[in-house]
Amino acid sequence: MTTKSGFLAEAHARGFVFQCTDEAELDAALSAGTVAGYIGFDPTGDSLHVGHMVQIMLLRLLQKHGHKPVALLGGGTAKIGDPSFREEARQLLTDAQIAENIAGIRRNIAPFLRFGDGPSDAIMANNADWLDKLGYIELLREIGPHFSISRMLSFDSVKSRLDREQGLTFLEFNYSILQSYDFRELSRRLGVALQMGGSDQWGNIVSGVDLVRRTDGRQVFGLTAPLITTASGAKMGKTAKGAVWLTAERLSPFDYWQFWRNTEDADVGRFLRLFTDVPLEEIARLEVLGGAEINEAKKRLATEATTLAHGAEAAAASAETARLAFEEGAAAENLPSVTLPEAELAAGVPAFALFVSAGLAASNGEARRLIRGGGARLNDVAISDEGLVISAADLRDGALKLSAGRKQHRLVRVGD
RNA sequence: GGAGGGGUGCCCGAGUGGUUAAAGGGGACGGACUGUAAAUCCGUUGGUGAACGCCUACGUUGGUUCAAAUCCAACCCCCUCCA
Repeated sequence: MTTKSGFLAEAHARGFVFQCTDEAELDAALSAGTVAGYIGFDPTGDSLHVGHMVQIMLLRLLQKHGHKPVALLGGGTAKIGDPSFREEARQLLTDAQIAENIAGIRRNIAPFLRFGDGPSDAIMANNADWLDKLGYIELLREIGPHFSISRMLSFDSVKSRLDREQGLTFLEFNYSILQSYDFRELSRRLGVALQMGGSDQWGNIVSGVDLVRRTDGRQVFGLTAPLITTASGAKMGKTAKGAVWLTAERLSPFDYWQFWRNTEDADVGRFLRLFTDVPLEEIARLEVLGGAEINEAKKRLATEATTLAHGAEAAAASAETARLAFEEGAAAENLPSVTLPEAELAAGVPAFALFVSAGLAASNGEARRLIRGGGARLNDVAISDEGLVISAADLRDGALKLSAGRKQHRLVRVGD
């Protein structure tokens, strides 16, 4: 079909669309006026990570085209846990943890959207506002008749879990019912007519669309984005130190920049389309770069993506730090750094211990192995002696540069 | 409630009394090659220690034994079928 609405057209062009419930009608609605669309975020952690970026960028794209993005925080559903495709039941969270997580996620999303009271300004909602006081009997009577067990069992998200003989508790099974209830609640309260999400949410989303139609007679829509993997098939977002967090305290802007810089060649174009605002024509020019030139496109990707999450200043600083560190081999000022008490350094610190306190190794043993394997460097010189003691004599311009492998660098500064 | 099956390291999975910090694979990390890429090849992959070692680890607790992931008991959890 040919889409008329700017949002759908660009969503397709950038690779955001996997499935849609009724694309023709959705397109018509989007063309006719402002549409409010939402995506839910589970507050299961205090920071989102790159795995959530597709969803965030979808909301951003929606707003770009004059529609209203709604970020729904699952303060209520987090008490249950989404079982979709999950290998095992989630741990249940306490109210205090959930509140803390919501605050962190708010901060993650904030830079990507314009919030306010205008017609296309973004808003955040928390489903605890309605789920917490929901009565069980009331829910059963009102919603229960509209859900078919056999139908729910047929959803891939549920089936895969049962097929693997991993069981599914009633508690988890109810998650999709509450998610449907959320959709209806947002439809009633805010006129939300579209729910988006990852492809793993398809079943839950379709259930919500059905519920709203059956109980309110209103047509609402569902749109899912594909699961993003790297060209070599790995799940995206894993790095040496775990998930690629959006929170600067958990992952420095420099490391965030580095994550994008290290994108596989084959993914550069796709990622530029999904994770930056770079115009499509420009991306088309960038992605055809061959050989080492593709690195310019990767730098652009890294800087654009970091700008969105951490601001232009942090992005530029990261780019410059990377340039100094990788292209000139210098100990750039802005490398992630740790501070070491002067007295400790004066007394001499074993190299392996310093790697641990710099966060480059998880244990002394790991640091030793790193040294033994030839991957540890001090001031860009490989450390060959496992028992090497580092002292004030090793300072260069008042700091030490530690490297684990070619990519991970830390500056150790001296303080009190 | 009954019958049967199962819970092993980051994950999958082998192991059914000592030679087991536990095969194999995946993942991850390091090295080589490169372009801070992919693919490939090599190495490493519980903690502590310079080291013989010591400590911790095979759902939990207790027991048998010179010796237990392996045998026994109780308990917890998961799965399948029956009620």
